[in-house]
Amino acid sequence: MPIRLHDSLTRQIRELTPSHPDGVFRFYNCGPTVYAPAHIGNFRTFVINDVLRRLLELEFGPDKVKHVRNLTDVDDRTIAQAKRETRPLAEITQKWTDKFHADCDALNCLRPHVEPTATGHIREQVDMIECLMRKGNAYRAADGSVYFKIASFPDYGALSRIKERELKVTNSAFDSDHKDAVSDFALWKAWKPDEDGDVKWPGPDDASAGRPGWHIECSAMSKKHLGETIDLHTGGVDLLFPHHENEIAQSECCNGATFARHWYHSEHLLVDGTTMSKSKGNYYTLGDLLEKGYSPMAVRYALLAGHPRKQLNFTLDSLHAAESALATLRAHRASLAPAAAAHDAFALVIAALQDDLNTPAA
RNA sequence: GGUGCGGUAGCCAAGUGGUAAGGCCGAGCUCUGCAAAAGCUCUAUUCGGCGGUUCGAUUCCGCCCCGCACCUCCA
Repeated sequence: MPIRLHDSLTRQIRELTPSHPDGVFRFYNCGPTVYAPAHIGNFRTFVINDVLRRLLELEFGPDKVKHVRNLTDVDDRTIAQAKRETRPLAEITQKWTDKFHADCDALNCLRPHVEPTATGHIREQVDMIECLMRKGNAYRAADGSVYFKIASFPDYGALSRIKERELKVTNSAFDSDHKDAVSDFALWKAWKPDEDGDVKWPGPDDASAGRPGWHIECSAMSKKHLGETIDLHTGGVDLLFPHHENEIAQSECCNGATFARHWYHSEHLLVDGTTMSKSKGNYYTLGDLLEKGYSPMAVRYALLAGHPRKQLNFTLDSLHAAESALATLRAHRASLAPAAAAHDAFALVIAALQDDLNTPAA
């Protein structure tokens, strides 16, 4: 039975299929920015993607799925954090990468097959930016930065259905940048000594030294590890715009090929009915919950308790319920363990997952 | 303002054009017993509101109300 999954671009439930002649399903999942501990909202997305990855392997075969998830290890936030601690950027990002891995392991998430870093792919990103400049989709600004020219890509906005004039209305961040149009976004950011410290690389031809913009990293890394066209691209809903919209623009203009055949976005985890934030005091990390005595698998269970494309309200009560439910499930498993592996019930669980990743039913 | 996702029992949460899965909590019972655990049973005449289509709608259509999210670097 094929896997059917909602596609954010067409807004329809469609079957997942590999497109490459080798039969390997190419799966790209936007990863975390490593400057602080990931919170459980982040992990909801990663746990959902873990279920999806396991399901894909069941469908196509363990060696017929290539799962890539990046690590954003250079951007405004990582640089700011390094500056605050007055330590090298690499030290900060390594620390939080290790923490992220430990949390993923605790939550029983499989490691992706490739976990590329932005700093490890500067060359690829620069190549891509130069390609876009050659083709007229990008331009150098007065300060040496490079911007993507949205007007050069007529299909811009197809994923998020946003119109350019709407962007302009709400855009208030038009500061010292030297863009042609306010909605153009940065591909390469020129070095600013007082903000960036020693973080800089040689830029694209004709541009200043500096660092890549956020969006280009996923375009460059997915191209390197999965090719010009990938079968499935996933992430949280918040990435739909502008991140994924921009990825499409960059990749399709540079490669002249469809970027992703299928898009999937998981909804946010809410805490106490609203989105998580440090200022609201409703910000949980896995460590916070373990300190309260909850088990990692109960957290995983709680994160999967709602439909992935529906906002899920997380509370300590729900975690408590997860812990109890899990105990009951374990008791059942213990009572019928040996013979149950091939049981019909298991097939029902898989069927529910194949139907648009319906984890609650499963 | 624009764009999405939702509103189902005390709480969390599936689902279907033919009369509401499951989990948590709670209650009762059984068996142990100091207690706990475990097992069994019960817990929405009703699916945000109002119209419409229909033999029949929670499920389809329209309008309205409410919540949440995104709208330049947040999974």
